[in-house]
Amino acid sequence: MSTMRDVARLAQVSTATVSRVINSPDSVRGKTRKKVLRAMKMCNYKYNALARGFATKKSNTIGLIIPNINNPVFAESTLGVQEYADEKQIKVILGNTSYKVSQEESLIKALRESQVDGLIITTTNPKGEIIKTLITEKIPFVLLFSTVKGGPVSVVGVDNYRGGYIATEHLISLGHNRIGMIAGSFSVTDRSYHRWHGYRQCLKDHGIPYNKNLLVQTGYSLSGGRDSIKQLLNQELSPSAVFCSNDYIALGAIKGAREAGLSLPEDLSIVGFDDMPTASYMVPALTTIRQPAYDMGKRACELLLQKMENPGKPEQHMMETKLVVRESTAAPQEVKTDKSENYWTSSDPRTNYIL
Amino acid sequence: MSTMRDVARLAQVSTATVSRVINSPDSVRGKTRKKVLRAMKMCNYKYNALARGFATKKSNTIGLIIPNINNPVFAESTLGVQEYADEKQIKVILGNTSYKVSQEESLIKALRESQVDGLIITTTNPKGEIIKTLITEKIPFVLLFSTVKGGPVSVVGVDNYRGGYIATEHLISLGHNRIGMIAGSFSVTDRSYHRWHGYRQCLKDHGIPYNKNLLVQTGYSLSGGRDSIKQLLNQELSPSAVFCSNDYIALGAIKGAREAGLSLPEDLSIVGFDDMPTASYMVPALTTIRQPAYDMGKRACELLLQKMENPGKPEQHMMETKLVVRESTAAPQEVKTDKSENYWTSSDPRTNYIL
DNA sequence: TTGTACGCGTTATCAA
DNA sequence: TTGATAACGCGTACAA
Repeated sequence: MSTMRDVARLAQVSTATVSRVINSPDSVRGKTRKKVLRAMKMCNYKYNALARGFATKKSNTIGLIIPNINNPVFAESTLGVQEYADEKQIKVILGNTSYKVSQEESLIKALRESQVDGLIITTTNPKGEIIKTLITEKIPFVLLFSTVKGGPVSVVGVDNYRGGYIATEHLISLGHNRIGMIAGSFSVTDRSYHRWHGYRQCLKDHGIPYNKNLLVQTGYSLSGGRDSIKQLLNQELSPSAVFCSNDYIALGAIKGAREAGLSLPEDLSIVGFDDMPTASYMVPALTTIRQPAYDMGKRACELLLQKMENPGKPEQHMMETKLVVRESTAAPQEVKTDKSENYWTSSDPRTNYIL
Repeated sequence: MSTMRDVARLAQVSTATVSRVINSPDSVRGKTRKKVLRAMKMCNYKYNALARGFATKKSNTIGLIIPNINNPVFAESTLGVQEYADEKQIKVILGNTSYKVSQEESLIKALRESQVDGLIITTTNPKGEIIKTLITEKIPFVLLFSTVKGGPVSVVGVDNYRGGYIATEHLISLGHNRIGMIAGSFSVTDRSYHRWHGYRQCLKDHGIPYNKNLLVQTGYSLSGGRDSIKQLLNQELSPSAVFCSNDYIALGAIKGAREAGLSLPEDLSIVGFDDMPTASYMVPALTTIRQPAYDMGKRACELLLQKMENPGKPEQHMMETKLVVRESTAAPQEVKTDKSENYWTSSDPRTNYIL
């Protein structure tokens, strides 16, 4: 592999000149530039970005940490990061934590050793030591899908509380009053915790008593949603509507409900969160709270790059969420056909459904 | 940021010794090791993997190139690569080509400049110049989801031809004889081309004449599938079953068929290819040809790492595909109710369906 | 077991 | 506009 020195020798110039034709071609006379260019061809010269990084102390690489690439929202945000980084000639190293804090820690460590210029983290643990360390050591980073609103960190996120609120409100406006929630485990990330808070407050604001049996926490997976809905349906008084803390879980929940013999949305309304790319392709098409994952990824990357060259104050970018009503939600059957009997205490066989 | 020199000075040893406690702790006496370790803590020493890479000419980084991270198969294979790499302390830089050859080229160039130790490429263009260059320049790489079986390249793939064949055979065994195909554009990747070949041969082997109007090529996207199915259904003689060249397209096709008023699988059977993680969660659950994407990614990474330290001969790993029958395929209605009239020339209004 | 000294490929500083 | 040369942080002979 030939180096600048080889090129320099061949072109009878100094390595400095070779470096110049690469980095600031205009600063070198046309004639010498051509000579150098020709020499580069001749010895099949390949630029070594690693050596450059070593010399400049900039790797032109950022680290991107996500919990689970299989969840389409994260795939989407990753694409947003990627494409922006690409535009700016920045490479991105991807790390998948599987929602494990220890994995997140060791990834960050490895990434830092690799001298990434910055980090975009969809963290599982915003209050953890690692994040604090990043701050005190002045590593440029931004938290993506973050729940923190203030403080000394740069952030791209949405108002999860509000999202949970409007999801629930939608269900209530449809006439539901027995509304369950399937939430990704609160101990794993607090995104779902905030959404749950919105859900709970909304119930309260509408005079619907909160029933803790209607909440089930689960893993951030398809099967998590599927198992959880069955658990919910298995109760004596099962919900007529369920808010799932993300679309991925909702997809599982819909499957589970179907397996339980329900037809959606007649028997059960489901609302998700995220609006992942396939949400409108689901059956029924998923009513959900949209967060612009691609743009959020893009924005996070933009913010990071800007921070990298000019630290400045932390910025919080809160993006808009909005309710997207599709086919997975409808008025509860009982509201329409309601006579004197209360659905929830009725002898409707479905309420006693056994798997 | 403190360096080895700082640590060495503090511990009153040489930098070589510091290097040793990091890379081969056993080769240094326990006492000095402790001294060094303590010094490292004291000055908050951070190892610089980039400098190491520069010195050793190994970056411990590989490049992973995929066409579209939003397609769940590629997310899944990416996870396989990731987790294996992680285990071996290798970082992976991700690149997304959006099925554009030019993008693939420039990514490979950038990755090489970054001195990645190897490349895993789900290529859009296996016969392109780039691949040849990689070979002649002895860059370790492996083609993932490859269609090439022999030759001088290492490969992890499946028999796409056979996959297409058994998908079609399944449909035929169900009683279908008017079988369409929605294929990702042949000019974009030849994976779908090979699958189409299997489809075509299977028809032939079963005495079903090939009808070119029953093939539509489209983009590798949800909307591609959705639009294409409508195009197919719009024809005078529309198919009773459709083989989609991947699940992602199939998801779109199912949506489109539904919008066209069909109910699946009664009115239309769909079979996909991939068995992406959500395939069994679709409605109807997708009948498909399974390829073990996670294992393929893992295998590709394993193969690459092995190649990196011992070039040797190229290896081709062909993984097993298998038909997974779920709910999206069924016998055609007409076969059961068939009287004297031929369905395909019948006046069934559906055949004249207009969007 | 430990230290010395050089090299890796590039950038950056200073001088010409 | 160009050249000479000293970094950059680490590995690694080779010597001690």
